[in-house]
Amino acid sequence: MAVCELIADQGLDAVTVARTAAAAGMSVGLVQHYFRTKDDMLLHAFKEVTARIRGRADERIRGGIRHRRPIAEVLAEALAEFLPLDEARRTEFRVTRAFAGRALDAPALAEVDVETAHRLREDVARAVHNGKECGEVEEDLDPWPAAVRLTAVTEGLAMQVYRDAAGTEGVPASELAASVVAAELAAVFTGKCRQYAGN
Amino acid sequence: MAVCELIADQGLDAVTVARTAAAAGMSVGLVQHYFRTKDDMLLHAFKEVTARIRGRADERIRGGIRHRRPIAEVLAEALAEFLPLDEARRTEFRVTRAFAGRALDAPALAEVDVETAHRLREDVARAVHNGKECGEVEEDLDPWPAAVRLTAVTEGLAMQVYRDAAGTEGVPASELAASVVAAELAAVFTGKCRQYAGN
DNA sequence: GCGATAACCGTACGGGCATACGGTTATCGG
DNA sequence: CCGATAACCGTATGCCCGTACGGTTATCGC
Repeated sequence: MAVCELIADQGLDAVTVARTAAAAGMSVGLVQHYFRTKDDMLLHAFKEVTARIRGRADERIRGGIRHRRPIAEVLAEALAEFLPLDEARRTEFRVTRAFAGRALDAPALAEVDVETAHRLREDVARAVHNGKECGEVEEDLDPWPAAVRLTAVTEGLAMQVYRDAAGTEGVPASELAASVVAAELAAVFTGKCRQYAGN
Repeated sequence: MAVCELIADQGLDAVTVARTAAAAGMSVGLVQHYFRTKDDMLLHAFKEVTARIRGRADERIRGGIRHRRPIAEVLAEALAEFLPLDEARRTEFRVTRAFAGRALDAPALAEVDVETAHRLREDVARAVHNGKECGEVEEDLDPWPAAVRLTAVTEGLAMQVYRDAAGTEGVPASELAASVVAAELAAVFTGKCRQYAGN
């Protein structure tokens, strides 16, 4: 959607229906035809970008399951979808962050924000739980705190990576990010998947 | 400052010079007397709230040093200042998050944001480094990745705690937060401080 | 006492924005 | 062919906001 591009390189408060219409090559009247109000439009955009990111992560997980790859590895890739490691993801990050800021006082936006976060945590928790069945995870480990921890580092790292790209770059955080996530995963997935022990 | 209260319970875009003046019990002209432009006013407010939080964390660290308490313990308290665990911190969190959202396209705000984050990371890194001298930290551990990791979880946890307070509460994340931070610290501060081994 | 500087006020202006509205063209089922 | 529904346009209106500006009162060094 054109809204996202506008947000990405001009900021959320630079978004006006007129400008959005122009960016999308249509008239003000037409965007009114599709969205009754500006907030509707923004909400739709937020849901869209959110769904896209989540879709990619989901796909990686599904693909991993299909090919029976080690869960820790798949999870690392899925979580990396949330880090602004290239231009595309950086753009998405800016959009979601902008919305997150506004969500502080816009219940509709807040709802998709918390639901997204909640779903991700559930998925990670499920992945950890599944890890027990194939021996990657210690049998008596509680998946929920582990999921909280993993999603928290991911979210925190995302912001650090983003900030470092704009500020003084000593040791780029983007390089560290991968190893930090790996370390965190290693603390949870302590065993090797039995099915692949020999490969 | 009155701006922060306004932001905290009405949102950043509800902040207008007129409203701010009213909230502070003064006239529009007077706030103009103190801040040449609205952006100046906001920047000032951002710096202020940022400095306040940081000040508390600093104080805890200094106090810890004075009383020679275990670094891991002190660090846990300092990092907790960034989590929205009570109304005061929750308010501050909302304000900083709102500004962070706008900072995406306001260089002046962005600078404050990255500098704050950077300083915190440096402090944590220094604390980890100091931990080596008294035996709490393994001698060959690199403080920088550890600091990145610790600040990342803290930041990520902050958002999860905030969100959970608004959404469906299964197991409140605020309870988990402390243990997650503790776990993370335990992974870095693996030894006991020699000076206190006997107490 | 007196100039100057700071604290302080109210209003007017110019601009930008969301939204409402009335109208025109296409699409298409029957 | 025709009615209706959807796609589509441009403008007008009403509101709110940031800022400029001219003016008034206090504070205080000298």
